[in-house]
Amino acid sequence: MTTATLPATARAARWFHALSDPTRVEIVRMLSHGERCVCELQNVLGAQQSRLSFHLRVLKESGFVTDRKDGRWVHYSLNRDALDEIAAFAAAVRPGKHAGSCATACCP
Amino acid sequence: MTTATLPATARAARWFHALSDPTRVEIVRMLSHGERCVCELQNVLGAQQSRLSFHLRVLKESGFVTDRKDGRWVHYSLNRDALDEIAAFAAAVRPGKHAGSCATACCP
DNA sequence: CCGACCCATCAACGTTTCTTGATTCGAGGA
DNA sequence: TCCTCGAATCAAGAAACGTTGATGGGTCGG
Repeated sequence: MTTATLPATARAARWFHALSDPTRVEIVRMLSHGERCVCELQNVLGAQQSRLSFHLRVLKESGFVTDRKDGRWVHYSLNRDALDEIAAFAAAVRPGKHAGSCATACCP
Repeated sequence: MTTATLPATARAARWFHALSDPTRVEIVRMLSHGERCVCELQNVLGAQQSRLSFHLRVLKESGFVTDRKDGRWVHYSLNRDALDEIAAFAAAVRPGKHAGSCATACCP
């Protein structure tokens, strides 16, 4: 929600920050296989419950994952739109297309 | 160099960490237009010289930029391989392809 | 040689982030 | 109802991060 009104560069920084931690990268990797509940992540990653909860919140607030309540379990899954936006950023800043334009040379 | 021997997930986390700061995202944006020296970045971004030096070092150590000395100037440019690797990561973890496999269900 | 210039590095400081353990909350089962 | 279980939240501490100002090291022009 808050991300909607942020300038593009701050939004991008937020996305990348969400993936800047090894634990969160692992979570994303696991979720790429499908939905997982916290206890599954806990078993596989060997991490404390409250630690995972912290990282899942970061991922959720940045829009990378969504949660679904089912009884006393909460299942997390990846939001592919966020991944697409990251790929789009990488493609947009990839040099080649508009190289040479926007020159602001101060040094010869 | 150090990144070469790191496990894949730690490497990915490093890449994303490098882009987790708005200033660094701006730098990458500028460099996507071509080579820039520090003084140009300084003028456009309105940042202190030592601040830029710090961020450029982070980008350089993570493999996103390379530097080229030319007299007393140092020109920075983007390394497109790093951007490609990021895009590859986003594509690899994108759910759909291998969804359903690797199930480790602990909850019904 | 001397000064000006571009850039990297350093120490110091405040801020943010991450981890840990304890507590709390809600949903079920006995 | 009471107890258990999955998960979120909180407080406290350690560690990493980013900014600032000062210093140092090359490189060029005079």
